[in-house]
Amino acid sequence: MERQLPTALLMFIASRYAMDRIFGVLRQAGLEGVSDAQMKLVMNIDVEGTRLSVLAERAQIAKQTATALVDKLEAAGWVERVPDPTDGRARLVRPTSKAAPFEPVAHAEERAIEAEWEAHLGAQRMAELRSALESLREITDPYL
Amino acid sequence: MERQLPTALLMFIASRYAMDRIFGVLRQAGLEGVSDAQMKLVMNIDVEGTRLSVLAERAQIAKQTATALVDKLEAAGWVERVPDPTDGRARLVRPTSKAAPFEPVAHAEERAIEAEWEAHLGAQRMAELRSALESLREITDPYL
DNA sequence: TCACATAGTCCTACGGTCGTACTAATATTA
DNA sequence: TAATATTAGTACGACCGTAGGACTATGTGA
Repeated sequence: MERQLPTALLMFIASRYAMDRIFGVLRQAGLEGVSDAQMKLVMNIDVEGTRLSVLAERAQIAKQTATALVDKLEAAGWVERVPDPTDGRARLVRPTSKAAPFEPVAHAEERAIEAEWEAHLGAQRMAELRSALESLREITDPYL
Repeated sequence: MERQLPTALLMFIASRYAMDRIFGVLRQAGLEGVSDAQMKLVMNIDVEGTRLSVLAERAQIAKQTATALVDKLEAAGWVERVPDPTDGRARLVRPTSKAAPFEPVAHAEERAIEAEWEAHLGAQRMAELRSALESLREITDPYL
């Protein structure tokens, strides 16, 4: 008999599974040398580019940490820093054309996982799960 | 309008929130000098003690990493290593009496979070959420 | 103008992580 | 029983992630 796990831990288990799978297919697709921390940061970049401080906030890490991660990603050619036209102090971190092919790969795996979960739970329970999680986000997401 | 976040990311957000809160109250209660990584490891220790390799597997880290974390926890007096009576090679990692008072603190906060979530969602949706997560665990938990 | 806030970086220190290699104890099998 | 393989845990070393403090450059507002 299994002990009753906290709801938050159950969420953690499932989310870790999904991230491991997505990072796995990205590496198989050729994204080698990119660490998990770097991937998590990249996931927060918008297509038009995102400021470093915003990335740091979204990933819940210090600006210095984000700087270090972006340094490595930039050296490897996955992202580039361009001036922010709206603020001379800021720069936008943007994925390069070298990184572009991996975005659909990540999204496809993401959809595949959701499809498997829906197949396991049924459409109705999956929809309720999503709805409940979105509702919980209102009281748990620090950027909302 | 917010972009549609993946289900797994929604889970990650909520679970991170819960962990941050639990670790926060533990530190306020006097658990200082214990890092997040150390806390995550301690959370996996059973009351009667747990083998290091089991801890490593549960936390999804290498044995050497677990050794290093337990070393620090032991040096600080939070856990102790005792021989495993059933296997001369193994040792059981066990919380010390110094650590005991913090267990109820963690559980109380855990219950408080779940109560808040239930208040936000309603009893029925919360129950459905738990049920769906437990079901997903069957296909996402590497130790099940 | 001048004080202040903000974006990002540099330097430095430390903790977490794991590959490789090892010892000690147990399990297996000839 | 003796030889072999497996397993639990550790030691060492290299690297990454992380953040505190201090700094430069730019923007903001009285």
